[in-house]
Amino acid sequence: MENPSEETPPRWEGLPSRLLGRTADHARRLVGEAFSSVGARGYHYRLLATLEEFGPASQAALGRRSGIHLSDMVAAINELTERELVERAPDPSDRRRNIISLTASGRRQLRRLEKRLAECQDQLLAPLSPEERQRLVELLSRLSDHHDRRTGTLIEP
Amino acid sequence: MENPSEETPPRWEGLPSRLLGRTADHARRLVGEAFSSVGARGYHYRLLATLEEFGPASQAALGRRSGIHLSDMVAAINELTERELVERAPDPSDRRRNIISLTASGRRQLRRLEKRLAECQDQLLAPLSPEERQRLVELLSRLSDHHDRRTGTLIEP
DNA sequence: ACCCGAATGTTTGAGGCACTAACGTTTGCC
DNA sequence: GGCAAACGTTAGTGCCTCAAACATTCGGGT
Repeated sequence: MENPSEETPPRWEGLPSRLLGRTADHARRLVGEAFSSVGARGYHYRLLATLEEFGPASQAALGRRSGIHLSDMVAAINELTERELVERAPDPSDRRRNIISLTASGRRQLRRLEKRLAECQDQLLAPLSPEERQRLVELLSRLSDHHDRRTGTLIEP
Repeated sequence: MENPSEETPPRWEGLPSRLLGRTADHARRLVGEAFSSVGARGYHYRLLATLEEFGPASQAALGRRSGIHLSDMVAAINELTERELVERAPDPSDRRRNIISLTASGRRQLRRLEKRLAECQDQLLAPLSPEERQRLVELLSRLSDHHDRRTGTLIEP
């Protein structure tokens, strides 16, 4: 959205959904650029971080934990194995499964991404005071949680 | 992101950029469903609303005002003309231009979309009190503006 | 011991939004 | 008159999310 700004912005720019979208796009761009400067993208960070936090896991489990669709796991894991940030090994006790685990350079890459990501948070929230940042996070958490509950976990018989 | 929720969420879910992304995705989904139930999508609403607010305009001007990339105008306008919500007429005084204008049913569709959109804002902000909603909007506006200024309007010689 | 349902990994495809690059036409200004 | 700029158009990329179909494998119940 590289709007060369001409005249006054339309009314609908003030709608919460729109503000949320615009701000999220800014954040996505910041993070996207930071990640792509080291050959990564959002999914890569999520997977590496989830692997480090929970340890090796099957692709399906990893996908559930990191909120990535099963269909997108294959490509993402392929990209990570190409870069040797992750290893894909068959599970001897269950031949359906691949066990994904972090490599040493995967862990190093994760450190890099975390660093870049932290810098992004600061750029993103630059205009806000510490208290304001905290309040924003709190409000967003409430919204996010609320809508998670009414979509995510609905596994009825 | 239809995460069937398994175990505890990863740490990175609490990062501002991520919360923003998740919440924006929820909002996008809400609005997307509301719009698609009447055969529209985000670009359509933006264009119709901008047309009503500023009047007929060329595709380029319309694109700048609505924040839609020139390259995406063609398809979007095509979709709107197919549905007869908009008219594309050559500008007699400048043969490069098409003048886009709202039709009567375009205006009716806009009313529908606005109604649905308002309902979405309410669902989106459901867990927040009126004061909290206002504070959220204020914080997001500050962030959005700040990042607009440092990307959007940089047209140097 | 067997069968059937469930889980797993995979491929293919889709959609929305944003953006880049290239091209031919037309304008407007110098 | 010539040249830069604007306009519309096409084609293609990227990211993130999701749906549908498939073959393999596991596991629980009978």
